[in-house]
Amino acid sequence: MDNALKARYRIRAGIIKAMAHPTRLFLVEELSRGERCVCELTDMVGDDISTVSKHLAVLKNAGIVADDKRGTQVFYSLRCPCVLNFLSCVESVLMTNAAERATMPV
Amino acid sequence: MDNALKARYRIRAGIIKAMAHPTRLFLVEELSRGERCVCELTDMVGDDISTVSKHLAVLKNAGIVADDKRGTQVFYSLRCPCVLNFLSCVESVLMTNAAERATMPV
DNA sequence: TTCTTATTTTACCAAATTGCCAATAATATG
DNA sequence: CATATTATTGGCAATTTGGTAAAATAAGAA
Repeated sequence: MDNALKARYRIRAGIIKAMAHPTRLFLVEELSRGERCVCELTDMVGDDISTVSKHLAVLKNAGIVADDKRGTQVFYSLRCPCVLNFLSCVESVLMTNAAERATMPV
Repeated sequence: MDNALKARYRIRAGIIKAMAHPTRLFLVEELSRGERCVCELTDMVGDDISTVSKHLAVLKNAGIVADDKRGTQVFYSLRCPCVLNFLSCVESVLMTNAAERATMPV
């Protein structure tokens, strides 16, 4: 694979990687229901606010979410609704896995 | 977030994580065109065969690909064609990013 | 200005990931 | 059987990631 092609895949993998964490996946799913401020998200996640803030920064850096500061609060929102397709595909992989396991020979 | 919910997100993130690597993303895309043996994939990737084999094991473990040994060769194939939706969504995130950058103030 | 709330950044450590080499396993062929 | 081919596994060093506490920033209120 030549370098230009490698770089292409590196960039794309970076976007996927941004979602490849339980907390960030939760954040994406929650934001798919509408914008939320960091403190709301922090309450839901239950981790330290600095941890949640970092996860949001990762998502923002990948271009998956947008932020909007209003007063002392920062509101995050999904920038590309299509990321939910990721989740529905993940569900089909899980269902395929479950089906396979059910018919597995002992 | 309670533990059961956390576990749910961990499992789902695991599937996404399996694709969150440049080489593995390439492998998924290549396999979307049909089954390939490890040596073919190794030639295309250009890394050591042990490295490629390990990447394929990660994808298999997540349930994204299936393997089929025939003689001395092992053929891998995509198990859920929907993973290609991931890729098209990644493209729209990239396009949104590019559009944003183009209209960004200096 | 000083205080308070909301968020981000920095510094640090533990844990996980990557990729290569060497060793091993499985199968085919002479 | 000996040997070659294909692939997987184990071990290891280098790098990256994840999470927290503490410090820094930003905005509004008193």
